[in-house]
Amino acid sequence: MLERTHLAIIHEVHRLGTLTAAARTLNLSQSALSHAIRRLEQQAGTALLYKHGRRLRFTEAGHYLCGVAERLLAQFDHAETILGAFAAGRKGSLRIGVECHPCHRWLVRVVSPFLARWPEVDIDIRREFQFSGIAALTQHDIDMLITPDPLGVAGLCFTPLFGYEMVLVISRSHPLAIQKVARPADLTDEILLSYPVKDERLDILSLFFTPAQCRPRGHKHVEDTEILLRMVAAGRGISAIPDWLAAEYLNELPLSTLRLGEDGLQKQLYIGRRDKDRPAPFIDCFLEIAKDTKPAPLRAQGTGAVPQKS
Amino acid sequence: MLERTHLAIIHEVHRLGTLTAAARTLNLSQSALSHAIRRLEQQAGTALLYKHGRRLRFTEAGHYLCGVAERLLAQFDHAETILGAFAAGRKGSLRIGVECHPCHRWLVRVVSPFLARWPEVDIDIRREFQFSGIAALTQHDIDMLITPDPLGVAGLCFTPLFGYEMVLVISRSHPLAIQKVARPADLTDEILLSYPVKDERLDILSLFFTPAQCRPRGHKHVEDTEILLRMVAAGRGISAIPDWLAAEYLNELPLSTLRLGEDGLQKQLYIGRRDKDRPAPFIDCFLEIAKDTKPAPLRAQGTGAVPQKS
DNA sequence: TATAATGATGAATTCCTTTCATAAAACCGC
DNA sequence: GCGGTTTTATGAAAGGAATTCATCATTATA
Repeated sequence: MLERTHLAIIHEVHRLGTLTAAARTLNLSQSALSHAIRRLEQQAGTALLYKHGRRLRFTEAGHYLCGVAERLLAQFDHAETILGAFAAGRKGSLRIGVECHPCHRWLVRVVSPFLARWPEVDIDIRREFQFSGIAALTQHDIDMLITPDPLGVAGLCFTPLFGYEMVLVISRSHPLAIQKVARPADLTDEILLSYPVKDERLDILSLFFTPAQCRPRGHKHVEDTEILLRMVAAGRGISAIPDWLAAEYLNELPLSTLRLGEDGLQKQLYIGRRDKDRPAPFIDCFLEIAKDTKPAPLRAQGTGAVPQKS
Repeated sequence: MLERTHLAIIHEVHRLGTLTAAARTLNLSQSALSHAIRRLEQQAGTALLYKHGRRLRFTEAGHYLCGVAERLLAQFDHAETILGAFAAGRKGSLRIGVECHPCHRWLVRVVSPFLARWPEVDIDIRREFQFSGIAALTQHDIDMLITPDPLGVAGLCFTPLFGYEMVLVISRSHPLAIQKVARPADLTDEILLSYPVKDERLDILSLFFTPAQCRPRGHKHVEDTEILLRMVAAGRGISAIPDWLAAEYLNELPLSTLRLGEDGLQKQLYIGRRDKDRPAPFIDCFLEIAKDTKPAPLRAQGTGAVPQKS
């Protein structure tokens, strides 16, 4: 069976020309190489080297093997380097699940500095899950989950990132824009625009409309935040988004924000992980950056929403 | 030190899922594998497997090594095959990649005389590549590449074989069959039939439709040339194939060919090799035969396509 | 809860590699 | 041509690493 050591021997003999010299660099005796080559030749059934004077020359098969050696040894070396990077915690991959559509914008602000600091770590961001983000996490489909809805599942731990408030966004020319607070009954004639997510995962439905036993007149799914808000600005519907996300668009688009109910719809973003994951420096670093990256809260502007402390 | 046996163990454990099963196929005891992996992990300084229930799962590093194993083991196997060929007095082997689906028919005309002349050379033809044919060539997965799209990559050289023209084939009863030239706009209501290849590698899309900023109405993949052309003849769609390939079918099937655009879609077939491959007489011979084997060009027949000089 | 399946572990053993000692061959200078 | 030097080849002995055996611990299954 052809082994790495055989390749190393062949390669060194080729490089240095003599068994003796190759033996020195390989920290073996000349005899060891001679035996090894002999064994290999017997197994392969073909000569690899032959004596020419008192030096060695490669046969056709030997030359071929020499080329193989050069390529494969390089690959072995490379693999060991990478393995070393894994051992040192420099290399790895981080599959991040995001269960909060609008958080994507915040996430890129976390990921950018992280990528700069850990060039050997692959980042993979997933937004769709077969079942739930939690399930994906427990099943090792992802390594981290960004979610506003932590669940007390054994084996998982959630770290709070920052609090925020879901606010209603409406066109600035909407009659309701003069109010500070919206009540469910005010909105039964509106079209709700939301990200394409199951109804039960939309807080404005489950925590605002449903408790008041009413619904908006219609409900449409929009993929993209920019498009969604432009539709709102154009009076084509209303939507509920985090305050800090609204803040980014208030200057650009004719939008107004209203508090959802008297107390507002308070949320908290968490980052979830598996308890017993092997600790890796780059994971701690990611958490670190994530905790330090707070979105700018919404300045009081036509809405009574109070900026949440993080 | 990472050895071939380690790779084999990792690979089998990955394939079969358990140490016990892997031990069986490797003719070793379960204990041997357990010890071997343990040693490797200690040397590498990082875990490769961890227990999940009573089975094993791969760590990040383990997964990486798994990929390495797959690639390297294949290369070891191949090297041993070649070595065996040397031992058996055979001259070698030739792994030919074909990046041009319709060329297969031409290739058999090259291979047949070659096999007759070099009974001791093994030929292996590959049509699918993990990345690209060029990558397969540089990585020594194949020894020659037949492609219409040579790339100026260092270490590779391409020899032109013959020029040809991609022509549109349509059913003879198709309204367009009276024309000599097809323009993109004529075909926006058609279903394009093509080999199962990525869109960007289909010349009729990248060089004909896309520049004109239009597309056929539909696009379906068909594996087999014969079936593809029968579907075209039955009016189920249109396709683009080399003129010489069309020529072979014009008598058998009710097909018409049209030039693609005013100038036609001119192509050239190349054979690519690594610069510094050891010269072998059978390789030169293969090139020789390939250069001498020109497909019969399309006779002017309802199309303005001018036979290309080779 | 008993049973089967699987992985981990330490000690003993086996087998393969390596070394040692030496021979044989080839080159070098004289 | 002949010692001196360099290099490879070889058989026997030594050494060491990989493997096995026996056994335990854990987990899934009926």
